[in-house]
Amino acid sequence: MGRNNVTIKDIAQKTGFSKSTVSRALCYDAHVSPDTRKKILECAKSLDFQPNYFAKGLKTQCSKTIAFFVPNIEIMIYPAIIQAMEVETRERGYTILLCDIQEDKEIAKEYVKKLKGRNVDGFIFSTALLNVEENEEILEVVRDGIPCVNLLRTDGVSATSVRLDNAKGSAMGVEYLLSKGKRRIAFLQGQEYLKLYKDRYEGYVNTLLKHGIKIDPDLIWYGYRGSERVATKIIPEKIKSGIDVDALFCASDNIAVDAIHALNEMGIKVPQDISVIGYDNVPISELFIPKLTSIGQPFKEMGKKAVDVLIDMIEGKKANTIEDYVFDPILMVRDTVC
Amino acid sequence: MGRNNVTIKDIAQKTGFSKSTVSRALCYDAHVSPDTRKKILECAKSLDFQPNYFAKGLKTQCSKTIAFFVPNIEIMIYPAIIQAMEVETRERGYTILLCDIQEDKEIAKEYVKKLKGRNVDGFIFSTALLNVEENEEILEVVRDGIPCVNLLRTDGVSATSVRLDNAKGSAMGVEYLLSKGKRRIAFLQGQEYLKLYKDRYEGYVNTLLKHGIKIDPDLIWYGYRGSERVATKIIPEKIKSGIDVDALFCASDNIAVDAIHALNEMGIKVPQDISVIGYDNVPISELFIPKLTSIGQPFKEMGKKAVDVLIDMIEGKKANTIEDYVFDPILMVRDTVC
DNA sequence: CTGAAAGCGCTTACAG
DNA sequence: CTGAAAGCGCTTACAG
Repeated sequence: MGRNNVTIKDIAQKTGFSKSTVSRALCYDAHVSPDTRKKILECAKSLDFQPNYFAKGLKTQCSKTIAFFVPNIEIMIYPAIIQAMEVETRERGYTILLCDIQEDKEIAKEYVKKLKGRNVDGFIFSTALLNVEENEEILEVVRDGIPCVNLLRTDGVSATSVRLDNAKGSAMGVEYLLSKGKRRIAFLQGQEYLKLYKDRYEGYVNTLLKHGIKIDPDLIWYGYRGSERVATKIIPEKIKSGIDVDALFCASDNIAVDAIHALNEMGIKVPQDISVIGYDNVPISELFIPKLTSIGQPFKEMGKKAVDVLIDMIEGKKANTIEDYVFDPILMVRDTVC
Repeated sequence: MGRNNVTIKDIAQKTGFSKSTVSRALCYDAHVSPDTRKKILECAKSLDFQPNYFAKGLKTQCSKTIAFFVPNIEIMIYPAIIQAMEVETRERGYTILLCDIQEDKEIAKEYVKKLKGRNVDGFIFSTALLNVEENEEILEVVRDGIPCVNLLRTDGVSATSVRLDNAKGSAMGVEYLLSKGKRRIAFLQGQEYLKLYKDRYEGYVNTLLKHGIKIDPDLIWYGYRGSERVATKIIPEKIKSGIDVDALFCASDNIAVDAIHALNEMGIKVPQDISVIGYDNVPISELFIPKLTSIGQPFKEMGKKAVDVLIDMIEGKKANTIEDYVFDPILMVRDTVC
């Protein structure tokens, strides 16, 4: 039986140096002769020495751990992000702790408390709601002066953001639909408590106005009521009411999938009768039949960026000020627009 | 600025007791009077005391942390499992560390080394390959006597398993197809290096034999070659070669999705011309059009079970012996079989 | 039931 | 460049 219990004391005895010198050699402290260092490193290697995490943490008060708060890991955008974050975190010598808060602020607050007790070095949140005051878990971390980044979901003010240019994505989608001759483009809005949907909506409005098309209130629909998915109910109602529509701009792929199911039910063909465009480019958009045209986010790069910015802040390479890192959306042309 | 730096020393000073007594009171040690305990707990609460994780770990050598190794978090079965595991882990007072090894044994071994240095209390692996000798990361943990569970992917011998009765799932699928009058059921095999696919294949074979149907080698196809998805290539080849087939039993939903795309391309209707059944019941099977008939796994219960068994082992409530916890599959009848 | 003291395995001023 | 010593914040035998 045996975890590895080699300590610096063992190395000190084997090499004849003091624990102090061994510690300095292993931490690449400058004040140790090359010869001494070499002997100590060799000995450490031969004994398969692993420094005791707790002892180190107790002295330094650094855990080399960061936390990532996701609203719900079953949301299909997160796995790719998590993977990219994990690779980057590992390469920079840290460990990432995944916290699924299940859209519940109480769980988030509980986690923050627990993790502060573990001296987590920094936090990445993807849990910010539109109203800052509701983001208690983030505000608490910021108040404590612990480095912190908002990824994707942000309120724009509590901390540094790493996010998509959501309005631009809507502009790209609407421009594309216009280029295909669509003029009656309904907008299916997402959860209203998220800023990114506000931005997507504004992008839709401004792009139409820019092209001299008036906003028709009859074409502003909702894919969600609160956190409930309602597109499959709303769409038949709207269409049966006789509203003229030739395209659906959905604020998320979830809504687009619901929309296509609803249209299918009604015998309306996508894209021949009505074009549909989604947002986020989740993995299923490529597997879906017909393959879903969507506005993509560079998830992997954004995840990597969030980790890099955070660790730079932790290590003092970046000031702990509030920045806004904005990424460009990508139009994924597939089969639901014609 | 300030993380919470309240220590037992502060509580000792405020209450007038010694650090020893404070520690005993907080740890619910028996030998402390109710009155003393009450005062100490109140004081701790008023100061929002959080015990220092490192100091505690340094003494106890327990981290209250377990690790979960996933082959690749982008595989769509994992988010639901992770969520269930996380809830259970949290409720039992532990933290879970997610390790995405990206199907790379080197990353797995690196992680094990790192996590042993962090005194992780136990491991849950979903990374076991069919051949035990290849599961070095698991064997190392077992050799060290650290509690360990194999979830879903198991080799059946290295450690306790929490898994599906994969053969039974195949039996259910094949029985269902037979009940619908199908007699030419092709089997599309998954990654051959995973035991669960071996079991699924055997379930298919045995069920046909049980019904007096001979196994036709012409109907044993492959959805994967190594780790490469080849169903979209294989299926047209097989069908164009004139093999008579009325149903595809796919060893995973991934394969089923590929299969339906391939059949679509060829103008073959599902389920009217050929029925298709998948395995795993991943989230997209319900979103897909047509909705995919599949063999489901009780992922949430299995995740919870793996955590419970592991923590019981860690806490000495269960012996560290090799057990086999087997869960029943569920036939999800949807729209791809008629 | 309570306290003084040792010790877990590191790091880091302080000397030399 | 190297060593002796203190200390991080807990827990836990050992006394009383």
